Amino acid sequence: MQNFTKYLKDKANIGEPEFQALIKKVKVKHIPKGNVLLRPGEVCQHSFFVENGLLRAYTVDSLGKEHIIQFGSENWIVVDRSSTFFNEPSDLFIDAIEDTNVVLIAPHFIAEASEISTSFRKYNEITLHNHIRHQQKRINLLLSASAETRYINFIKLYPDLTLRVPQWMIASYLGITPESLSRVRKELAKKNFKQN
Amino acid sequence: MQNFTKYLKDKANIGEPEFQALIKKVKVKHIPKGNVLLRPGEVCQHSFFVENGLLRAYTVDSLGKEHIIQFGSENWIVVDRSSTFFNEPSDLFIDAIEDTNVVLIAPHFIAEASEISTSFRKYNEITLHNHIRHQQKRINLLLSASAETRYINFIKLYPDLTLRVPQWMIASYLGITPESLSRVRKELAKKNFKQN
DNA sequence: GGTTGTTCTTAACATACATCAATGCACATA
DNA sequence: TATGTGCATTGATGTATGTTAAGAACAACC
Repeated sequence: MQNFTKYLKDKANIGEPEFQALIKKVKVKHIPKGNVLLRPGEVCQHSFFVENGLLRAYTVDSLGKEHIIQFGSENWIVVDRSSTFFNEPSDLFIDAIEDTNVVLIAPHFIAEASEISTSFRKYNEITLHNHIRHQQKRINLLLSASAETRYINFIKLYPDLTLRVPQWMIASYLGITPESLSRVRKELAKKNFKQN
Repeated sequence: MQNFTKYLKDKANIGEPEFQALIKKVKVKHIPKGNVLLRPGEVCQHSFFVENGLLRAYTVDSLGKEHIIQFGSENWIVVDRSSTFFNEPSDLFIDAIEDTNVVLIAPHFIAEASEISTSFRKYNEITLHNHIRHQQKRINLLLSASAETRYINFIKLYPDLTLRVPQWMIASYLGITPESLSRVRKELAKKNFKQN
């Protein structure tokens, strides 16, 4: 749990004894590729800090189609915040796209860390606002931009994911079919668009 | 400012002297229909509590088309949270759809109220999480649902707004053209869909 | 009280994206 | 080596939604 350790030291900015007390309370769990961490109907009991590997959160609609809400790679936290916070059943699946090690963070961990460390509490607030900002941008793109524009934006935002995530999942994140994404890419290649 | 008074008393749950101290710090402002409260490039300096009337927050894309991010009627707060929190220029316009009275809430007001009142601080956290939950549902709808489904959902969620907001703005909120919304409504009428 | 602007509707036509089906490819595994 | 399975691509076709343009109903304003 190197990454989580670094994360906690950076964000909480506390002394060694407090750190040791906190770190004791989290568990690491290995999630083999394809395994599911959360299903619709369940209450999301933990935040999943991705130590290494790759998670996704998604819904499945009445026709059985998947719609990806979020990816999470190293150092990201994946969680259904509203389910956790309001203690209500989630709409989401969360599963592993790659073999993944996650650090399980329980809500009381966050509460305690916020007690101990002003800096951690502030960081938490920042995270919430980042989340809101990010979602708002995504809504705006979905309202206003073509599939091509949304894809280009995705590449810029997540160059690493573009390589690691299967194309059909990127399509799902963008709200289009895999076939459409394939065509978008073909067009971009024609126009001599470069990924970097 | 009846509505705001009630709001603050409900949420903060504090004694009369504290209440008086707080309430002194906000100002009411009348915004005639069509007037603009925030423009892209400006930092959003206040949260706007809608005492009465109706606000909207929206972006304008490179083709000059508007995309509505949020409506806010009585007792709602309209604000570009990320602009306010991160002190960065907003992407949004906020203006008045009807003659509106807003209560201007400065960030330090929220900070002070949170100091004084645990209950207010908790309420603020709830609000943030509500915001995230709402945005996530909207993203999911935009990814997965047809224009018709999104419109039906809008009616259920905001029956009051459906009557007060011009149709072309609802279309903009849904991410379709006014013409398309008109057709969707015609179809629904054919199918004998009732608004209630 | 006419004039002007705004909203909504309708129709004809255009287009982005979806669907369906087939193929090829890479990679795993028997 | 054979054989399967998942993923990406491509083509033919379908459909939801966009575009353009016009007119009607209505409100707003001199």
